This record gives sequence, C-alpha cells and structure tokens, in this order.
Amino acid sequence: MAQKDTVNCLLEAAEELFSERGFAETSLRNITTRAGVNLASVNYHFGSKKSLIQAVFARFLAPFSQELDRSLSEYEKTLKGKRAELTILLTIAADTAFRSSSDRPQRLNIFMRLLGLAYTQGQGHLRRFLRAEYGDVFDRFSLQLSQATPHLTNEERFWRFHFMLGATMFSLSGVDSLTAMATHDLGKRSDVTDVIGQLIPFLASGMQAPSSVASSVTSNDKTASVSDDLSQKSSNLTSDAASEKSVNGSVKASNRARLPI
Amino acid sequence: MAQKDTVNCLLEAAEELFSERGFAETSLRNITTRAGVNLASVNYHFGSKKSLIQAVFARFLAPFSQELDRSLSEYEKTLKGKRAELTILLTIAADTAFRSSSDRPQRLNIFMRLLGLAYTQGQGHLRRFLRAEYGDVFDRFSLQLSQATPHLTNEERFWRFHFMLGATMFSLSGVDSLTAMATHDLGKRSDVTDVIGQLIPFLASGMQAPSSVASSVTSNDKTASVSDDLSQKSSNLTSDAASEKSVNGSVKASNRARLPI
DNA sequence: TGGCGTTTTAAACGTATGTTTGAATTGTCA
DNA sequence: TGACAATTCAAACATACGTTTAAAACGCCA
Repeated sequence: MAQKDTVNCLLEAAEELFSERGFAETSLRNITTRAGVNLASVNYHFGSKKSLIQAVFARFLAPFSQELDRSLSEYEKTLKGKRAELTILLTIAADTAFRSSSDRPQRLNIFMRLLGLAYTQGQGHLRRFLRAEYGDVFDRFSLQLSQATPHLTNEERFWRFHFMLGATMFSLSGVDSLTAMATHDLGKRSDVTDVIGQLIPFLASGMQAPSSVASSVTSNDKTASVSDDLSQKSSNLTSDAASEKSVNGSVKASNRARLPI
Repeated sequence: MAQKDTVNCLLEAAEELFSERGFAETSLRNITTRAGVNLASVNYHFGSKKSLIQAVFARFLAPFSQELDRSLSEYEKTLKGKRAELTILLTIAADTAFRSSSDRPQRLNIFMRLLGLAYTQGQGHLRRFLRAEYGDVFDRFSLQLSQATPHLTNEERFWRFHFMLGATMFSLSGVDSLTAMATHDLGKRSDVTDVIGQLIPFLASGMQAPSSVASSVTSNDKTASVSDDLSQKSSNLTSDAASEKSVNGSVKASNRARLPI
C-alpha cells in the first residue's frame, strides 16, 4: 500500500519534472520533494536515477506498445491481403497513444517531450533500453507503413518516416507553449486532439508526395522483409541470439526502414 | 592573437560538446579541457556559462540571419508583386543555412542539434536571447511563407509551419546517426545535402495539402500584417519600446503566424 | 629595457548533486 | 501481543559543478 503510493508518486513527479526541465536538470531532491517522499526512497525503490528514468518511460510505453500491437492485429484482419492505408495507420498510432494516456489528457505531450529528450540529451542507456523493450512492436508498425507507401524507394521512405517522426515529436512535445501561442496570435483555443487532426493530413500529404525516382514501381514491389536482422545492432546489449549473426551474414543490406530507437 | 585563439577554441569546443551532450551535461571543465585552455578563461572571456551558450548561437546565427535577409531582399526584387513560391523559399533558407556553415559541412547539423536543445532543455534565457536578436529576420521569412500558402487558414499555417520546423530540426540534428542507419540498412551513403533534397519536397507537399476548411480563399486574402506587435511578448526582456504597448493595445489578435523563438 | 595592462594559471571556495548508511518506523503474520 | 521483514527517515558521504581569487606569465609600447 505505502510502497505502491511512494513508487507511484515518484513516477508521477519524475515524469512531470523531467518533461519540464530535462533529465540532468532535475535533481532527485526536486523529485522527492514534489512527490512528498524521502530522498533515499528513489535509490531504495529504483536503485539509481537511470533506472528511475527508464521506469518513467516503461510506465507509458508498456501499455502503449501492447495496445498498438492489438490494434495492428485487428486492422490486419480487416485487410485480407490488401495493403494498409497510410492515413488509417497514422490514425491508429495517434488513437493508441491518446488512449494510452486517457487518464490525464496532457499526459501525451508530456511523454512526447520525454521522447524528444531521449533523443536530444545524451541518455544512450535510454535508447538502448527502449529498443530492447519495444523494438518489435515498432518494427511491426514500420512494416505496415512500408506497404502503405509502395511508390517510395526504401531510401525515400526511410527519410520521410523520420520527417514524420520529427514533426510529430516536436509539435506534440511543445503543444503547451504552441497552443498558448496559437491562442494569443489567432484567438482560438486548441488542444492535443486539434493538433493531431492537423498533423495527420500534413504527414500523409508529405509521405504521398511523388517519388523523385523515375520508375519507382518496378524496383520496389517487395518491401515485405522487415524484421529479419533486427537484433544485429543491439546485439551487444540484448546478448541473446548473438550467435546467429553468421547465418544471414551474407545479406549485406536488408533494404528496410527501421525505427530509430 | 592569443585572445582570439582562446575565445575561438572555447566556442569550437563548446559547440561540439553542447551538441553532443546538451548544455547541463557539459561542464566547463569538459569544454576547457577539449579546448586546451584554462578553466577560468570561460568566466574571464564570457562572464558565465550562460553567456558562453548564447555566444555559441550568435556565432552561427549572426552570419545566417544577415545572409537570409540579403537573400530574401534579392528574391523579393525578382517577384515584382507576384507572391513567393514555397519551394523556392524553402530552398533559400536551406541554401543560406548551408552556406553559413560552409567552412565545415557538419556544422549545420551540429547547429540544428543545438537549436533543438534550445527548445527541449529549459534554457529560457536562450529563447529570449534568440528572439530579441534575430526575431526580425525570421518574421520576415514567416511573412513570405504566409504569402506563398494562401490556401491555408492562419491556424492551419501556424501548425503546419511548426510541423516543418520539427521535421527539419529532428532530421538534420540527428543526421549523423540517421545517415549511419541509412548506410547500414540501405547500403547507400548520404549526407546533409541529400537529406535536404529529400526534405524540401516532403515539406512542400505537406504544406500544400488541401485546407480542411471549405472556402478558405475568401476569408484569407490578407495575410500581410506580420511584424506589428512583435515586441509584446518579449517586452519584459528587451525593455525598450515597452511603453508603446498601449498604442496597439486595442488590437486583440493580430492573426499572424509567428516564429516560435 | 622597463613598466603596465592583458591574459593565463593553479588553487580554493561554496554549493549542489547522487548515493550510502544505520537507526527509527511501519505493516504483517504467528 | 511480539517478532520479523519491509519501508521510511535524517544525516552524512564523496564527488562534481560554476565561480572567484591572487599571483604568474605574457605582449606591447615608451
């Protein structure tokens, strides 16, 4: 009882403070003070500040990745061989993210800000942690996305995917200050759902821009192979299945766009 | 001679280290060690760590904003009343940024990473500094961008502009690790110019996606008024022209999309 | 060359951080 | 209730930080 409360208050306070100031700028004393618990309880319950950071991410990503996996399965069932539709895929991801933080609506942009910090601030341990924990589900989404954009070369798709990621993370993570600006400049209040509503058409249109390569249809009908050599780069971290590297060692480039976590 | 060297080495080392680890994670001892100078020289030449951070930004932004201003003037001359073209505007900005860091090609993505940090990490002083120093030029670019996208409502344009900003900052700031990933997955080397070449069509297509509002042409032919109440939000910082606030105090919302710095 | 302002240097200062410790408190089950 | 494990607590630990200081080294012009 008391343990659950302390752990939860710590995660809550850490999530807010990290998103406001960043990881290094937030001290354990800041966190424990806001949580109303003793300073030492962080090291007692989590072991270290690093582990606390990872736990903050896990609290959001565990339900999200599970729900995304379920939603993708459901959608794939309705497809019956037809290829996925881009706008629907984006909407699925957005809906899943939004429902995963339904208890408090502003939780989504807090998490987006954290995700942005995971990229911009050092925190290499976080990137490795995220890929090891949730890489599979994201790869699955990535595969569907490939099939929904058959007109693109793998290189184009790779880059446009990261353009999408950047636009999403930046606008959603800064949604508080941006909506404040929008309210001030345009006289119209807007919230996260409004932004997502604006975002998806923008992203879809960007993705569907014509390929710069002349005949991109012929060279790219086989975008299926995705999750083959997944654990290659993170093999020094996951340590299992590392001995299988020589099996597909002859396959130089797997020609797939992978999520950058 | 020695002074110029010390200052320059400090800026060089700080630029690299800040972009690698972030501001708070980079200590003055890290910087002075890499620069090969004494620890105290930071406070001697710059006064404080904050001022050093601002100086790092100024070293890039001063030539950039000056060159962007010149390029915009030149382009406006060729327009002769016609409205600006979106792709050309984006190319102008990209070219200017690239030429401003022509001495070392990887300087652009280093700076993009710094710009991203300026948003994500606390550093409120930096945002105020940037807006006070370079707000005018960015507002000018913003005005041209408005005229190049007349089919959008002000709200749509506001959000799509920030979608562009996020996609650009994220992909260019992470261009090192992303190109490494692209090389590994796709077997093709690419650099900053390649990414920009992919980026501009994506952004242009996203911006030119149809407006979700039915008749957006009639309500939005007058997107000209931009730089009127510029200093309102930063008046507590710039402190000059603060008494003029009552002049246009009656104008509630100026209906313009402003750059978020 | 001698003197003086500028710059560099090593050392120290005060403060804040993450972590550890051992005693005090709490909750639980025999 | 009483004993035992889990949890909380105040205090201290070692370390790293930004900044300051005063002396040493340097550069330059009379």
